[in-house]
Amino acid sequence: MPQKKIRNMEEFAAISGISRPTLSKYFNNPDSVRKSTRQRIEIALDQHDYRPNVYAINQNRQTTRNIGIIVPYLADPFFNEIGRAVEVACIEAGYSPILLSSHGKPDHEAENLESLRSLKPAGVLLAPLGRESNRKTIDKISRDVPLVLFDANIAEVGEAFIGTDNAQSVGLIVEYLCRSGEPPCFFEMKTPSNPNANKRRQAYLASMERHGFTPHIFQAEGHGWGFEEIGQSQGGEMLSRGVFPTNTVLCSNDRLAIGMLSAAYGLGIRVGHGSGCRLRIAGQDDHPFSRFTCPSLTTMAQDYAAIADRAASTLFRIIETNESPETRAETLFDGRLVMRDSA
Amino acid sequence: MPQKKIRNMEEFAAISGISRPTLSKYFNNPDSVRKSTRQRIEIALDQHDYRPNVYAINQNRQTTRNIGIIVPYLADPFFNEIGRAVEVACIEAGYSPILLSSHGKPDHEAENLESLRSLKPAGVLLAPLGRESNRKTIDKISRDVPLVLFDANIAEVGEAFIGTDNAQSVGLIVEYLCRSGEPPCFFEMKTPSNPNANKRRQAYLASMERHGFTPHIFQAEGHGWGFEEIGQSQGGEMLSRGVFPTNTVLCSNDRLAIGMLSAAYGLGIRVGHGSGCRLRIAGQDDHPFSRFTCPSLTTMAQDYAAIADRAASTLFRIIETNESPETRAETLFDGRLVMRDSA
DNA sequence: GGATAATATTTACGCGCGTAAAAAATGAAA
DNA sequence: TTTCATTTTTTACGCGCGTAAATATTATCC
Repeated sequence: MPQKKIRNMEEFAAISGISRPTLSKYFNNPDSVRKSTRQRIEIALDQHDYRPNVYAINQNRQTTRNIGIIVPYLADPFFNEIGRAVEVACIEAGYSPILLSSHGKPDHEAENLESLRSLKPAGVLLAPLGRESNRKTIDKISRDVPLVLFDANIAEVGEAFIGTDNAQSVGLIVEYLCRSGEPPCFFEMKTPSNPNANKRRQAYLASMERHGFTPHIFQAEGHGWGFEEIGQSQGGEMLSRGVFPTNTVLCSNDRLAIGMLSAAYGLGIRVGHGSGCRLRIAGQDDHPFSRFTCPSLTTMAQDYAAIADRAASTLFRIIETNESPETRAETLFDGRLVMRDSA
Repeated sequence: MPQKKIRNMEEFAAISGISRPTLSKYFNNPDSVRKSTRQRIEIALDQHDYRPNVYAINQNRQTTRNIGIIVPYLADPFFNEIGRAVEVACIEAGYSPILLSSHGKPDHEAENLESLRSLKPAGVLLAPLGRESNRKTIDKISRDVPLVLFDANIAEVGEAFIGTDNAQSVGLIVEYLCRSGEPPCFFEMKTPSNPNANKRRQAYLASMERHGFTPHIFQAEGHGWGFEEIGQSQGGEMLSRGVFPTNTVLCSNDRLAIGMLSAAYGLGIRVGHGSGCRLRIAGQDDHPFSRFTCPSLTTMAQDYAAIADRAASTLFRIIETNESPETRAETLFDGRLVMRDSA
């Protein structure tokens, strides 16, 4: 148990009998001191529970070991999971992640980037809001520190991009839906802020053409991040008006699908791939709640573990070699078909 | 546009023609300098976009303006919302919130508290994991800085507690269920980590006794934070075995209810309060997804805006007056009945 | 045991800013 | 204009640690 409060490294040096510069080396990298010294330090350490002052440490270092992570909307379980995965990757590599949410608003994204700048991070991992992102602010931080984008791409911004191959992902589920029943209609937001939405629409069109079917796109009004609400109200209205020419609807993302499933239930429309079902609904992303919808949702799972790991390791390489790749690499991972009950 | 990079306050003083101590005062509190000076500074400020070095600032201040916020599980939309509300309250009061998640693990909670300690926060707002929380670590930070608990109470820990009145909340929904149909059974985890769960069970028992009904408690095995999964598997098994003596089940929280609704759907059991429905299911917390379950979930809404505001303002008062209240106050807000389709 | 390499200690400076004290400048009121 | 209070400037020190250079101490190997 601690006898008395240790105020700084000087005092800890006196008590432990190790010189301050050696202690400083140890705290920077425990392996940089001899094993016997390390053990002496660690014994003293858990006798007196001293911790170096973070602020004093970072004041002198030109570059900290902080990594800024920004996701568009942390309340969305999908971004929560991917943000968390990135966080873990940073910790495992010995960095200090700082996970921030833009709460769906460009202003917040800009604010987050600004406050990150003053924390002098070694690098930033950004899942941008997309279309509405403030390019200037992003460029500004990009000049200061290495920046890697994930989830949503913005042309020529940052040193690299890591995400899901929307063409493959949408292509695969369209193929599955066509083979297992009627070809799908496509349900999406009219003005999506996320650039993935546009890629998905294009992938749907291309895929339907490839299979020789006529595409049908239906767009919901509204903006913001209340996708379930929008899927429920507008998707429900479309269902009750009977606008879909086939019995299958592919939603641009799971949250829209969750809303539409809820609406279908309310209308007494039986959803599923079995006989006696009038409607099939599928999604994209494998949202954590898609397992528990009624019926459970057939969807494409993003490999967010791979995305998170690759994004983090790409950033670490840039930081540690201190050189950006000559060409901006765009890495796309395949989605995986998750067949559940809804389609 | 910035002509040249300003490295420190000294250089900014030279360029702006204001002395460094005056600038220092300004950055601490813009109102502490004369209006004309303030304007001169602000003009220079947006010409040169200089920002003081956070690390150098906090090194000298004995107490920062950081507020640590720790919630048990940020991926749970309920905690995400309440955490966010607390965050906003801090920003509005001029503090810098740092929102951390314990990811459901006591180790993480302890780690978060430790790393907060080294950030020398002005105060900490903690929604503890509960039973499994590491008392020692919590006590340790409590000696350093003011600590206010919210959501889940731990006896005699921290300067105050703010949460929901489980007795009122459960009492009200039990009364509603009794008046509108058969009296409810109670479905919960066998070994809940959250102390609210115990309060809710007791409230259920007391309430059933008050109405002269026999209570029936059913407990699910399992631990961790996968409540939907547990509700689906074990709740589903109970449904198929027909163990519930009445047609109404009150779940200890919405996430269990969401799982059970999913199981009921799978079993072809029609849930709802209307005729033709064999089962009623109700929850607690008004989880953001409860609006979109099939059928939508009848539940008790916590007033998390009030909880967040009160928790934050309580902490601010302690920080600003620099004195803890003589008695540890426990503030409980009422829950609100949300009647939807499931019960 | 001696030579050599690896590691630790001593000494000293600087980072960017908070802050105190004394002197100077400014503003408002008489 | 004088007077006095308020604000700003000047000067100077210290915070806790990174880090460099010179020196002293170890460990390793023949």
